[in-house]
Amino acid sequence: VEPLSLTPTSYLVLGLVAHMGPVTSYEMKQRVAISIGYFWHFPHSQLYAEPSRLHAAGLLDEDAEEGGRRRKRYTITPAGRKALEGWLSEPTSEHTEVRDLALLKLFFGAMASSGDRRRLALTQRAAHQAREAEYEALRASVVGVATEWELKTLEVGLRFEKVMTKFWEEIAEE
Amino acid sequence: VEPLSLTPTSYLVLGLVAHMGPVTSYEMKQRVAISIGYFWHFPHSQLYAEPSRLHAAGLLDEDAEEGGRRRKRYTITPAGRKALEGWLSEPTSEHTEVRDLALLKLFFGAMASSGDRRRLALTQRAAHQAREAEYEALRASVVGVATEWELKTLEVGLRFEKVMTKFWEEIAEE
DNA sequence: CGAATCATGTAATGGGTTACATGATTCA
DNA sequence: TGAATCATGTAACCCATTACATGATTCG
Repeated sequence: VEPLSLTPTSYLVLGLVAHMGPVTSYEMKQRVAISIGYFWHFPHSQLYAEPSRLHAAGLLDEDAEEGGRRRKRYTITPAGRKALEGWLSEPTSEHTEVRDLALLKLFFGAMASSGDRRRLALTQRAAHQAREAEYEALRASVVGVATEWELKTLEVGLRFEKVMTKFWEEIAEE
Repeated sequence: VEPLSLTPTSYLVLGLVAHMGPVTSYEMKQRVAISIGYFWHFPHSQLYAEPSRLHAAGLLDEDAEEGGRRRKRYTITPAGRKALEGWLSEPTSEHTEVRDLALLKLFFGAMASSGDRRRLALTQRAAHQAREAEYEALRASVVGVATEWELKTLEVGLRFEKVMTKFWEEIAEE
């Protein structure tokens, strides 16, 4: 049981295990894919690797299935719950990272042609609009299942996509 | 001159060198700190390491100062410019990553106390509001110096902060 | 002239990304 | 009963992050 510094991925896994009960990495992967993963991508390999680390640190219990797929199912330990609750109870003022390749390209827009910029803007407008539609569909499908707070998070996604769609539309018109 | 896969950091550096002319890592660091770095953080160590890689790849020229600080000044090569222009001319549909610890906490809000959520929301509202003010000040100070497209990028930041401020305010009221 | 801060890097560690790989299920 | 896809990982490499470190400047 070694101490370790907990990363955002750690807390994601801790939170998922605490919320979902005994789960496998695959189940976490699926959950992430239709929720937080939309705007913060976590590759599935991490959802396999991170629980191992947390288990080594004593924050998760690991229960390996005998026979068949021999998959591993994780449960949170009291120490894990304590770590999670401590983290949840402590507000962050850490700033949001918005990593967007398209914005980086626009930032250097002075070195691109106006045709390039226009194509970029059109592509982005379409992408953000499509994403917005996905969110609407997702919301309709999980309302009643998801927690109030999961829905709030989704709401942020929706508002963000609306803003971005509008922004790129303006750039395209220019 | 080895080939290598170019990361976002690579393009950031290529773009900065192309745009700023012969520059040192420190100068890039300063420029980043008051522009794109606000929403996509690039630690200064990368602005020292990445130019070396790009130089090894033949995309940048490196000119080491004799005596004094012996600092290195970088210039883009024709190959570098070609790589940059190719990248700029190709629209991305890659999706935006929004990495926000506070949203991750809210996502697991069902496991926090209402006091915790409220404190989180208040902290976030203040942080986003402050950031918005910084952007306003920044805009006032660079208008006329920055390119049109750099200002547009800043504009996205402003709109984003407005949305987030409003969002957390609603959560706090709840 | 000493202290603080600016300027300029390097070192080390590990998490994250990308690929690879293979055993179960499903389904046409 | 194959082929496709689902499910479940492991491997390897490297970038990114966090520290550490030290020579210039500035300034009280």
